[in-house]
Amino acid sequence: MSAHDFQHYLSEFLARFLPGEVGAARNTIMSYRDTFTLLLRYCKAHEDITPEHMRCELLTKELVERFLASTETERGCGPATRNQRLAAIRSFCRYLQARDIERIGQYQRVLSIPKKKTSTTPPHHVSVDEIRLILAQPDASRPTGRRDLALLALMYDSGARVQEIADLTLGDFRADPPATVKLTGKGNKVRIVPLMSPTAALVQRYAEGAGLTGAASRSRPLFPNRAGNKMTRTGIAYILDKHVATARKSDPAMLTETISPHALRHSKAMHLLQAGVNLVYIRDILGHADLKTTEIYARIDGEMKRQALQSAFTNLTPPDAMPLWHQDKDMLTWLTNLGH
DNA sequence: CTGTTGAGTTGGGTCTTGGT
DNA sequence: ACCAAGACCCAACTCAACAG
Repeated sequence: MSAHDFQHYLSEFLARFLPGEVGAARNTIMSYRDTFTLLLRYCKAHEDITPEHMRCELLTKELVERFLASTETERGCGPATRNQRLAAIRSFCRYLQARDIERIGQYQRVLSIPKKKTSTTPPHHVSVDEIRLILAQPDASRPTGRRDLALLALMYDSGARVQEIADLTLGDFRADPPATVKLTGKGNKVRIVPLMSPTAALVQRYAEGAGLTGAASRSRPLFPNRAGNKMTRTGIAYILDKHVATARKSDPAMLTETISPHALRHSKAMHLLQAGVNLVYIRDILGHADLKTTEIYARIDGEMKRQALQSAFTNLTPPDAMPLWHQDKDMLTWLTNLGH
C-alpha cells in the first residue's frame, strides 16, 4: 500500500474527507486542489518525481520548502500565495498524521514550516462623485443599458459581494416600501438589506421592461445573461469595466485606478462611515459576522484624519531629538530613554 | 468572561482562451 | 461585442484559542 499511498490519501482527502466529514466549501476544495496540482507539477519538473511515483515518504519538510521557495522565485508569487499553498499542505498533513501513523514525525516537521508575514494594504475605494459618474454611463434607452444601470446601482447601494448579486432572483427583490433585497452570503446565511427608493425604482423599471414580473418569474435570475442564466462574476466585472472605461474617457481626472466589483463594496462602506453611520449598522449591511472586520474601514478613516493632521503639522522638535548612543552613556539607559 | 490575535478557510481579482 | 470558464494569485473573512 506504499506504492500509491500518496495518490490514495490525496484523493480521499479532496473527494471524501473535505466535502463529507469537514463540510468544506467548494472554493476551499478547488483551492487546495490547485495547490497539489502545482506541487506535483513542481515535483515533476524539479525533483524528478512523476505524479505516479509520488509517495507519502517523499513529502518531506525539505521538499515542501523547496516547492514554496519556487512559488516565490520562479512563479513570482507574493507571500500571501505562499502562505495559502502552505495552508493547503498543512491541512493535508494534519489529515495524514491521524492515518499514516508511521510517518507522524515526518508530517510534524512539515507542520513546523512557518508562514510569512504579509503586509496589509487598505482597501481601495472611490468617491461618491466617481460612483455617480459610473452610474451615468449606461444607455438607459436600451434594455442592456437599463440592466447595467440597475445592476450597478443595486450592487453599490446594497454593498453586496459580486456573487451575491449574481445569485439574486426576482423574488429576492422587494419593490414596495420598505424596499429591500435578500442577499444570501456564506454558508447560506441570509440578510435583508434596505434599498434607497430611487435604486428600488430603477430595479423595478428594469425588471418590468425585461418581462420579469409575476409569481412565475420569482425564481428567475434578476440579472440574466444573453442565455437567460445567472450571470457569472466574470460577466459582472466585464460590465463594470466597460462603464468605468467610458466614465474615465469622459473625465480623465476621475477613476484613475482600476475599480473592481469589490471596490464598489469597499466604497459603500467608506461612504456610510463618512456619513456618520454607526459601525454596527454597517456590519449588518455588509453581512460581516465579526465587527472587527468592519472596523478596518474605521481605521482607514482614522488614517485619513492622520494624514490631514500631518499635512498641517509644524515640526517643533529639533531634527536630532532622538539621539544615537555614544560611549558616554550606558546602553540600558539609552534604550530606556529612546523615544521619550 | 471578553477582547484580541493567529491560523485556516473561502471568495474575489485578473488574465487568457474560447464560444456565440 | 458579450460573456463563460478555468487557472492561478491574493485578500477578505471566520472562528477557535488565548491573553488579559
